[in-house]
Amino acid sequence: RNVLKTPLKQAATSHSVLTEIQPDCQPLTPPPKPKEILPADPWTPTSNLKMLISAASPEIRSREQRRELSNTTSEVLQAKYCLQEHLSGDEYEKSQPSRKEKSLGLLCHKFLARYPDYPSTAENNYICLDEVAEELNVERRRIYDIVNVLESLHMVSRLAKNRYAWHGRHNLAKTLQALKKVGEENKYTQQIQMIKKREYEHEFDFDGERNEEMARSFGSNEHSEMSFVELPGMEFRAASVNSRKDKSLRVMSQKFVMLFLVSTPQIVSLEVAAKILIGEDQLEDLDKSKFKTKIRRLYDIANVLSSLQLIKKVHVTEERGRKPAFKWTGPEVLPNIQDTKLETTSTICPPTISESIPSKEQCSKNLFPSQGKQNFTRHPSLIKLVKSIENDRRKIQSAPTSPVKISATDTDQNLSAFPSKMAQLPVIAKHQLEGQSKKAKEMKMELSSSALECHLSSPEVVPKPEPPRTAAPSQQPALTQPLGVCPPSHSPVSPVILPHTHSGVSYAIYLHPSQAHTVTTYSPSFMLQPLPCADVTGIKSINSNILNKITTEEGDNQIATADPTESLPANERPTVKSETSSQRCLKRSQALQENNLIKRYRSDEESVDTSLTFFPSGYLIPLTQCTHGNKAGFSNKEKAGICSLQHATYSSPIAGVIPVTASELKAVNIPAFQITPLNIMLSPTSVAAAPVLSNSCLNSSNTSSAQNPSSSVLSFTLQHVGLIPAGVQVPANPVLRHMPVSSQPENVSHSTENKNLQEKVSKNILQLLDHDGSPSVPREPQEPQTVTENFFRTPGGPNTVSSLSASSHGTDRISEGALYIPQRKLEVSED
DNA sequence: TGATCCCGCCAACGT
DNA sequence: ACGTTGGCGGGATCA
Repeated sequence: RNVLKTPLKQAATSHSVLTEIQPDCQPLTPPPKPKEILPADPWTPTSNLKMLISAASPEIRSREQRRELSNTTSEVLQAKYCLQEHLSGDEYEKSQPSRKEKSLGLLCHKFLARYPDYPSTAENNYICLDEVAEELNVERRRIYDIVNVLESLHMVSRLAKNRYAWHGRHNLAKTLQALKKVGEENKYTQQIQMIKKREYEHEFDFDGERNEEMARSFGSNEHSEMSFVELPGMEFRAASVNSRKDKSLRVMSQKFVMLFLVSTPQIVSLEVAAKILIGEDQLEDLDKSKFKTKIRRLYDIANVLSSLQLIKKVHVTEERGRKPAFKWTGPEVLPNIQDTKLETTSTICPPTISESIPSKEQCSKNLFPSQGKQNFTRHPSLIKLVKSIENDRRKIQSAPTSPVKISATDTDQNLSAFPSKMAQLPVIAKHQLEGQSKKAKEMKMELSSSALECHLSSPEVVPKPEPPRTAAPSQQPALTQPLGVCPPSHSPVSPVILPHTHSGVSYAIYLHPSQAHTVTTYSPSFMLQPLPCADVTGIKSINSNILNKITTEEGDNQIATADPTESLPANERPTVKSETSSQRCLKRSQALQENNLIKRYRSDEESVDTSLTFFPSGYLIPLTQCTHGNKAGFSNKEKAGICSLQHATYSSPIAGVIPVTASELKAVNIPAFQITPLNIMLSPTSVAAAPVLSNSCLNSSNTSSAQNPSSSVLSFTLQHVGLIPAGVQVPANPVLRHMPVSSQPENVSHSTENKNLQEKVSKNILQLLDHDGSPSVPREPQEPQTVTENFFRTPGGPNTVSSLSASSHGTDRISEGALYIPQRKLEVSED
């Protein structure tokens, strides 16, 4: 509305640049904030183009960003200006914000860049929509698009009016798991088959039979459209949102994701997706317009998912021609096992609410009407309850209306603000690492270095003993604070912190070496290969036809990077450690601080979600350790370091991370098709059966790669428990390691599973420990945890937990028992 | 052209 | 009544 986009953009650009880049400079955001039309990117026009072109290449972007960030604000600004002004004419044209520059995907990237993948604690990470919109120079409407899909993944949750909480990827695994399950329940696989079949046979003609088939396939859920899938912990939050008929985006996004998770070659064409999504709502009437609209939405969603690097655009070539499709590049999702979920669940849920929360299973079931049940998310009563809770929470928090953003005053805001700017560096680094991490070691190196720099630079920030965030609305410097460098000593404030605490970090390190191999091994390039996918599903031939060629648009440029040779696990490993030691301190200290902050928060606030720490892995860990969990600031460094060694280390630096890594790698690199079958076979059952489990080492045996995680996990756990000193790592059985069990890609899958198992086990252990309620443990006894545990029990196989708890008493034995038992649970619990 | 998908109207909701 | 959310689809861009 303001003006013509084109003409204005220049100004906008420059302006935006200012905004984004210079945190300090911005004394105040001018209240009137004229939103400039164009979203100016911090990047140079040139870079923009490049970026745009290689839509996905996060590296570049990150690099750019990094660079810019590193640069003095002034410099950057100047540069921008120069560019802008000089470019006045033709040159500028090119740089002009083309449509692409306004793309949702790009916007989403920017958005994501502001927040850490694994925020230390939810507290800091508040998102003020207005703020974000302003800073990114976009209309709020667009932010909604992003947030909505993020919400569908539980990466954010709505807190209040203009407010969202950023969870990052902590819940991602669980969410995906849940989604997968639901998808399976809905028989999405079959639906997909049907549609494909139909397509092949002919275009959409309405064969009565076809339709019937379709109907049948849909049959179970029929008109049912599942409502928003919630995670146990997340529910309430969602509740607030739930009010409105969450129709599309949110739900649609989930469904879309489900399709990926369910389908064997994890590739979904827009067409199919659209049809299925439509189909659910109303069988048939492929209204053209409707279809079109659906596809539009799917693009929106896909863009965001792409930014999250969960999917990637590809083309499926058939007889007819090539159709746009997307390939899942996100983490592998384990075969759904309820057990897992249960465990997971505990982790997720915010303590407060947890009690009211039905078991996670129930939730999922209720949520998903897959079986033709109703589809309401939760009982109204619950909702009310939730709402009330939320309200309280909100009260506590600020209830600012949208326009608020201006003042840095607000603690929350500060917090939120902080991440965006200060945190960016790390974030960026993270991104790079995560995405196709391998790209260049160089990059990693750079990142790491940059990260270091960041820390160094940041020192200004003094870790003052912060008053509870509420109390201290330090207005000005607020931005900086969050990063606050940690005093070398453990956090002064929180007594809670354990000395070992840092151990978490070390764990991560330990793990890497072994994993490095694994990581190294995989090469992303595979994607390129046109693989005829074998359909696991019933319908055979058809599929093969359908998915003849799969071409990656981008061609995974980065892939080349991944040379197995490059990564030298052995060499690097030591390096890492060494570096770690020095850095570690910092990190730790930081972490500690963060903890403190968090704790304070909690105390201040209601302690709501904060208290729980979530690890990607799903480990339930005492706050102390939680510290590590946040990759946010410093962790990145670690990552960077690690990454250099191994290609991708995504998740948290901690032990929990490790397993994830393996899986993720797998997911990314290996063509899904191949992997899938194996996984299935291996899945929980087999595991359970295996006696191996009792032994931590044994687990690894199955998978070559797997071992590491297991051992690491074990050590991690033990350490936490206090059974073993922090530095010590439980040795993985070397012999087993070497076991050449599977040399092929399958390994990966195995590893994944193992990983999962291990995770579970570890979780169990942790839980057990918790259960014994060893107050002795330094960790804080936080309510949340407690709640969690309870929660845990309830939902989960009732037996399982109890059994565990019973056994849990002798530390050592317990651990063993835990290992063992849990497995069983898995089996049993699984329906 | 078809594939993408930006833009923003305007209705559903919340307060 | 007004602000927040966000469905929806025209039509501009891109390839």
